[in-house]
Amino acid sequence: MRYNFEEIETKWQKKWSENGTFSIDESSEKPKYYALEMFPYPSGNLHMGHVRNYSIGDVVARYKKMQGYNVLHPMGWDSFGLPAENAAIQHGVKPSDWTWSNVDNMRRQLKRLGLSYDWDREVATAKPDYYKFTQWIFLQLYKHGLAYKKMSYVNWCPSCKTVLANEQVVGGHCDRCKSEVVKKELEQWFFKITDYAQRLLDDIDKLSGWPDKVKSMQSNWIGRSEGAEIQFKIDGSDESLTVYTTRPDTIFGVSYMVIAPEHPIVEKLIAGRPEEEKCRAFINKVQKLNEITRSATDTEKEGEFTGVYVINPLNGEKVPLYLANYVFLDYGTGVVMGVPAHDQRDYDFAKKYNLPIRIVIQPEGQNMKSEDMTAAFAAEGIMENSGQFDGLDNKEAIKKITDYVEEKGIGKRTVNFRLRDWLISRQRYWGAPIPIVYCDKCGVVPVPESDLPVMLPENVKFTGQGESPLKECKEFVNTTCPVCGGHATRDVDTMDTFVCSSWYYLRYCDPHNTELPFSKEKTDYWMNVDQYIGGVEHAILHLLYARFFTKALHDFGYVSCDEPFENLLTQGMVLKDGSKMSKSIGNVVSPEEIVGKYGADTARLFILFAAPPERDLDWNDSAVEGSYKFINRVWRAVEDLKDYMSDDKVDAASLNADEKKLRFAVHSSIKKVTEDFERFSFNTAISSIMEMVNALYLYKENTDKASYNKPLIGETVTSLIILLSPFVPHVASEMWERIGRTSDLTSEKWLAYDEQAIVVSEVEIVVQINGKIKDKIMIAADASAEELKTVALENEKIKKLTEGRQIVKVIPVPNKLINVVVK
RNA sequence: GCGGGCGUGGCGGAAUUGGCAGACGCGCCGGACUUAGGAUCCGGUGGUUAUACCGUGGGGGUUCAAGUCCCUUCGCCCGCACCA
Repeated sequence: MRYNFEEIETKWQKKWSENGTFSIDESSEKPKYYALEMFPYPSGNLHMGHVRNYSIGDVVARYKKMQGYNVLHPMGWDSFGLPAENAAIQHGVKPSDWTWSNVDNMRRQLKRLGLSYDWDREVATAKPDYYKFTQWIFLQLYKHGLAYKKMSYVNWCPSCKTVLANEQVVGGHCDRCKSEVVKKELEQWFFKITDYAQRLLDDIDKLSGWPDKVKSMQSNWIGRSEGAEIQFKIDGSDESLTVYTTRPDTIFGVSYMVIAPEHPIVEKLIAGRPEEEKCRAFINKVQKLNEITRSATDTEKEGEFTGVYVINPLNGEKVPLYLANYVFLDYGTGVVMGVPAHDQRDYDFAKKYNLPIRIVIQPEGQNMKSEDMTAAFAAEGIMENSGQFDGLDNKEAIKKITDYVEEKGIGKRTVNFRLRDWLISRQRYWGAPIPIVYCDKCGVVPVPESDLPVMLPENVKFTGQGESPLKECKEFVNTTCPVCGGHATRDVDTMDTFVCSSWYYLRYCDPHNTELPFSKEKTDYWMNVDQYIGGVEHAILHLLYARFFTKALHDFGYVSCDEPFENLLTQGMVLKDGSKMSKSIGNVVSPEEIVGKYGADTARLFILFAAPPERDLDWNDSAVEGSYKFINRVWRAVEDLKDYMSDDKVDAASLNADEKKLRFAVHSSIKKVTEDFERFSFNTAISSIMEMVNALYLYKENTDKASYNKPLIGETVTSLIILLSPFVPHVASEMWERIGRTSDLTSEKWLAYDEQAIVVSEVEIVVQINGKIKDKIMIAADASAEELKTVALENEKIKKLTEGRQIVKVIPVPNKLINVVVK
């Protein structure tokens, strides 16, 4: 006998929707719980990664609801983005049509999984009622000086024909289309996330509910480094160059200086010198190098002498200034001191150009000679050749030399971050337009809030050629200046989609607000997100941007919280045959196929049972079958027993041995499942329910129908259905109905276990000699340590094995074991 | 190079606080039922030269006791990386 999943699942999905089972009542007295899964990009179809993500979230939301929380569990669409536009170019469909039909399809697929969303709160970032407020937030950032425009060398993807954020460049390639990224000088909008670098770093400590991995990735990305800026006078000039170094202790070992070829001062320095021509050739050569080669560790260090010398402020030495391909303009000051003895890069460079190598830090107790060196010595040691600082521990010297430099006014302590400002302009159509106009008279003018949204025009052409299609749309571009009423043009760029997704969790709190992105009252009630769930691929990008937005909005006074996500769960990937499901490998298992074959409950159960959520999960067809069989096994048991149930209280005192065993299994399982929910250990929760079902079958096997204990069966079956309900809500609801319950299972109270039911009178004790198991004995559960000892020493086996040996000590561990130590 | 993680049967995994390694499931083997079984129910299943011994990547240590703690080493995965 098998249950009809198709019929049952459709039936309950319809009921939940008609009854508004998952609609939220904000006036509820219950404590709130905000369960959130990362919203999907509407690419067309759900994949298994989505099923996993949303199954985990759904189980959490349903469990919390049954525990008595007022649960916010929303869903929406990260619906702006490049694929929509590519579809327009390739197939001539409008990006909006493509997007909304994908949304419709994926919404249907999500509903088919029976997820407990409040669909009345659905948001879509590409809808004017949403992007109106993305633009509003842009204006707030602009007002507070956190949005600014500047000319800069930016990452440009020639294939996507747009600039990319640093975070979207992976190994020198476009994160999306994998094309090689080139540098291009453009005027672009930036968000000043660097203003928040220190706070974003410090507050990582507050994120106790986040995985260490994500925290360390963010902290590496922010990349704080402490050091000093020190000025070196240019020989024969009043000007000086400022270097950034984390190793001021090596300053007496400086034998040359290097500067980034793009550095603005280079032009002036080399003008008119005999070296000018060679330098220009070198600059050209470096600029032609692509980003990957330029920044690869194994690229040979090359340079060109500028003809300029600088003076070491500590020892007055004159050292040559080189242009070099391994120095970057956008980190530190773009000028670096060359210390070949104590930095591997400088060592390689010095070897190539025959520059002196002077040791200034000696490994303790050694007398290393520079002629003998084969690599730089970068470790700690004792200072030498460093004038007044000789003999100091080099760590101490860092402090002393920096103090000295600060006293003399030739430098200062500084902190550098690897984090760059967030470039948000995209030369693309399908995004939120940047709410800025350029007036012939007034210059850069923000669009007044009352004029929002700046609507994305529909009548544009997609050729795939040239720049943004918005640029060609005259009705969009030409406008009037909100200040003087004169002619003005709109900014034709749109915002990075990560801007849209940086605040959607706030919108869910108040999704229908037409005046503001959200009211403070609503976010005060719902925020923070209690549990956020999504892929680890967002560990840096999305999660850092969202933290930044929350902090900025907090500072502007719009939200009270300054971190958005209390707890974070990063789920693993879904693999097939050891590799990520992908069309090119041909190992994709489609959710629709699985749901069609086994139903949504089986898909959910398998995906939660096969691996812990944070680990990668290898798809296994026969194990899916196994999950399906398990549901059927439960179904058959309930069908068999539903006429032998009673609601009467179990009379615990009069249970026979088999009944006690069953009741023990039921209550241990309630305990275990509840504990496992708290640590997201769904796989072990399910295995514990399986044990309970096995115990039920054993009871059936050993008991005549006529002797069934009806109250016990009643308790067992109702508990089983409740425990299973977060995982397999449809079939659980159906069974609930078939055992005659009329209440709504999804709001049934979660179970508490009976302490007495899991108390055992006798326990099995392991008896060890020197830690090796020799025997197992049954003993009263409340036996004292002394009793344990006595019983163990009187044990026949132990007596025999310890005969003629000296018993050194006996270690009793109540309820567990007893270890006899012999010599 | 820096940072994070992982390594347990044929496979997915369990062991939460140092206390019986391998729960639960897949697969496989056997039994029952059956015209039949790829259904269902029941049982078995780490290895071996098997009353015992060996087993959580390898080596060492701490401990009465180690998958778990410490040191060391190997392998794999992820993130960052000529960042001064």
